[in-house]
Amino acid sequence: MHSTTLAALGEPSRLKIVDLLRGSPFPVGEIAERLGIRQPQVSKHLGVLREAGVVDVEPVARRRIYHLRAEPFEEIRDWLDSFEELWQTRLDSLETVLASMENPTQDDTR
Amino acid sequence: MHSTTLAALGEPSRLKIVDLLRGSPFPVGEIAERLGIRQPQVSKHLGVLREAGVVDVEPVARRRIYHLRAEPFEEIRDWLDSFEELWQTRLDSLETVLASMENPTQDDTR
DNA sequence: AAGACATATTCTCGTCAAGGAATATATTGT
DNA sequence: ACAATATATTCCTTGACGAGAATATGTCTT
Repeated sequence: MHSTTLAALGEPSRLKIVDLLRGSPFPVGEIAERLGIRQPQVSKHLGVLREAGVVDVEPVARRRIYHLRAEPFEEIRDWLDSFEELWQTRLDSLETVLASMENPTQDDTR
Repeated sequence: MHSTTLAALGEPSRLKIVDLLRGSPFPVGEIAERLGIRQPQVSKHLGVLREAGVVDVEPVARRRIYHLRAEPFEEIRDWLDSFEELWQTRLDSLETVLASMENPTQDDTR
């Protein structure tokens, strides 16, 4: 899991853009209009998102339709999946770890 | 979905910390040691992660054991879930949208 | 209580990123 | 080709962030 993807999503305006594109692809102007962000900033944010592989462009007439790409989200999902196995283990492992945490010469009768 | 969580994870060192804690809780010093990051920076990063609700602390003796919290990850997962339904629809919806995208007076015989 | 150990905090500096405004660069439709 | 429209880019300023170094704040242990 690279931090680049998460960093791209970790900016309020960009997250809004992604949430908008979640519903349907949109051209730059309409994204700007719907979110109340000026067009240049939208272009910049889309640039970041594109470099991070989060979105892709499809030119249609004189506009550029931006849409989400599935890969980065699948990657995040896979990453999260590698956690899931551990949550149950974690619940008691925490106490286990707390107890066994390098208290070699110590006896717990405190 | 708030960008705060993603922003917290969108930093290389912090992501490494999270990946380490994925395996097991650890005290600050050991995190620093294992990742080769100086203790003060680790403390700072842990502070950010804690404020974002990604980790929590458990004082044990004179150290502070940091461990992951499940909630933020579940939140991300839920967010991703709201996408999944759309991926299949998206595949053809893209073309659909591209075609029907405000080309009212246009006929596609180009 | 003192000393040792673990962690947090402060300060400074350099860098990077974001917003605003203006402008450049297409690309289209007539 | 021209005017219009859509998007990208540049320049600037400002604020936030991260690393480094030094130091402060705890908190056991004896």
